[in-house]
Amino acid sequence: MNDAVFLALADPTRRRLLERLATGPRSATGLAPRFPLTRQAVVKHLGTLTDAGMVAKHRHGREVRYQLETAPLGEASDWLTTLAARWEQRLLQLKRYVEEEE
Amino acid sequence: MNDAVFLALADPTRRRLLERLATGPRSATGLAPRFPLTRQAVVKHLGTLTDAGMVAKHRHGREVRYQLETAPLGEASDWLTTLAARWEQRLLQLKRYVEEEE
DNA sequence: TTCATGTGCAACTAGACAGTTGCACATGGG
DNA sequence: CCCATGTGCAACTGTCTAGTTGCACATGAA
Repeated sequence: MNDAVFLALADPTRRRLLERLATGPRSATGLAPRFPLTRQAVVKHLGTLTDAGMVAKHRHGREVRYQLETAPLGEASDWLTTLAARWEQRLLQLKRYVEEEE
Repeated sequence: MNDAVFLALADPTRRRLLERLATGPRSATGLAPRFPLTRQAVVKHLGTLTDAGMVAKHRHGREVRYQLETAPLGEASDWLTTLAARWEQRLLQLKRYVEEEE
């Protein structure tokens, strides 16, 4: 699994940014007032999200709009469910084994 | 969403620990040799995983076995898919709107 | 062209975190 | 009982990262 994705998701501010972007593309300057941060800090967070492939930059006149990219989210989600599934299946086999013994 | 879960998932070593634990419960001492780390470092990682509720400790004689707990994994996965779904739906509505214009 | 608005880059600081070492405590088998 | 094995706690270090400030550059409208 891609390190950058989970690393980017670790920060609560970045997760809030993703939630905000899920409602539509925004510029860093447009995003910043909603957060107790400087624009620069927001830009940095958007940078790491971009590097992780979860956000795409699109120049629009003199402003840059950041747009959500869902592919990495899906991959991360898959990794989690697969992991859980492996363990659940093992539990199931164990249960079957125990029942067989009786 | 619970901060601790995504924070715990951010570290690649911890993700590898989870993968290992998905194949069955292990003790810290049993886990350590598979990693380029001291037992103490592994214990620390297991500690943060435990705090995040992704792992449960069970004393077994004189050793402590760590067991995978899937609930937080499911919640994290849900958060991701919901986020992606919101954005996808917005795209869909936008597409419909454009098609209506024609 | 001129100015307001938006963006980009760089240096600096404080705090968090991974990993280590060292040692003390607990427990089960011979 | 005695010792090997496993665990728990604490202090210390280096590194990474979030956030800030300050300033320079770009661009669109009047």
